[in-house]
Amino acid sequence: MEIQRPRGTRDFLFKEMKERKNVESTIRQIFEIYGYNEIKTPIFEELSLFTTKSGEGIKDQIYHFQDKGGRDLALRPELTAPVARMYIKEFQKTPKPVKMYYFGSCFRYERPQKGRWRQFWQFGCELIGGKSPGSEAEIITMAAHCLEDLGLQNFEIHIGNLGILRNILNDTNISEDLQDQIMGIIDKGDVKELKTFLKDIDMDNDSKELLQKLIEMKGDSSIIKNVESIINCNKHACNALFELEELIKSLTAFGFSNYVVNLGIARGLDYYTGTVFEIYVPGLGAQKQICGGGTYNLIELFGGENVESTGFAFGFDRVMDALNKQKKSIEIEKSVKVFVAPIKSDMKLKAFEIAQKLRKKGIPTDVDVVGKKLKKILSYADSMGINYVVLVGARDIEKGKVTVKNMINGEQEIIDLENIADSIKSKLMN
RNA sequence: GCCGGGGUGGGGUAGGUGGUUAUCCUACGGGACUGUGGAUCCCGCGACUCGGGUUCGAAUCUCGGCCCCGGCCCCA
Repeated sequence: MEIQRPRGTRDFLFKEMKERKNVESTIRQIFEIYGYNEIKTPIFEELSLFTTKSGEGIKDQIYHFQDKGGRDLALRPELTAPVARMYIKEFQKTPKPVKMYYFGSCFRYERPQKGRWRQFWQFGCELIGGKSPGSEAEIITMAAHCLEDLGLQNFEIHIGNLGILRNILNDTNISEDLQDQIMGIIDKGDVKELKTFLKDIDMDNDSKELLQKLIEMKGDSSIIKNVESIINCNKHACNALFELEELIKSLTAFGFSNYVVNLGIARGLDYYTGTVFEIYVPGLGAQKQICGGGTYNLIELFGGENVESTGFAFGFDRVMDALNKQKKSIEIEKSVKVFVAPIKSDMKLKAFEIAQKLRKKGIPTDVDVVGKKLKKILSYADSMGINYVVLVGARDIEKGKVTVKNMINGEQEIIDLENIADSIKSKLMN
């Protein structure tokens, strides 16, 4: 019986793996340019780390188990909680802000569909202990920088601030439960549903109207002025709006302007405190969101000091989907460029010798180790995209020479064995 | 968790009113050729997703599982 791959998981073959590595290293480079350092946390954690953050209900959506010592453990479904946990133990007494990034796989027990897997990768960062419009602006700019360098087209960065909605809702004296429900509807962006929902709720009409207007507030920075005039009755909401204004000034200074102000972003989670942002790529269906982030207070929830953290995470697999959809192919380099082939089997050992000489000089080289015939070797080299084949034959070797065949145009050249590495290196340069 | 469409050699297809499945390309193995041979030609290899049911007989009909694709719910 054939053993299958677990549901919702993937094998990555050579080509795909190279593309993923390319994208990974691009993002990594940008993060480091902005002063972030990489960290890595375990694949599994105590189950309570995640239930504390997201509630007992989360158990339905994660892989959890007991180990042989009876500990309740879980495969991590995300990375912000592990990072917060690590911060409390390792970084509380480190000069602030602490800037870190991570890349790793996470696991969720959900029904797989397009852009959603049971094992998936997140590439994210945190700036801990330095909440300010400036750090938020820097982080958003960095996210955009990554996507630009990857050559992604048409991505939309939506920026909002939860403080505005939260404060308006707080002033209406409705229950927290109701507030959460309303936030959920607003996050969906469903104007009609919001209208119907508000109808049956005991709330003053001014606030109802305000909420309905805000959900549709979307556009460039000029809409802030409009919002200001709408909410002038609410002091706390105005403070949040001021934060947003400051953020936009900083973004301008960082030279980033390609954003959408969107006050309908709600990211229903309690621990988000102010600025939130999401990045969408049109054409990816229901999974169009490739990145989410904002400022939140998670550290205190886990028993640390009251320190706020700003961060975001790319859904790495969705970034790959978006790139693949837009580009015909992501540039990848063939790793092996030279193949050493004995013309007859009597030259087999000589071929090993020559191949190793090239490898020691840093030239990516393959050699026939299985005893294939020349015809097969050439065909194999051709299919592998090899640039040059070194033909090792007794006649040439007697004179201290080998034949180098250019696989693209078929031209051949007899060169000295003595300085073969240099000759091939200079050929590869051209 | 819910709804719909699927699963045929390693990859790509046809067949579907039950009766030895088949085909082309490709991949793989072997051969002709053996110091210019990446070509060509020949030979070979290899599959009906799994399990139960109906039947003399199931790739085909039926039920269930697994997996894939799309959508809903959800998305920390």
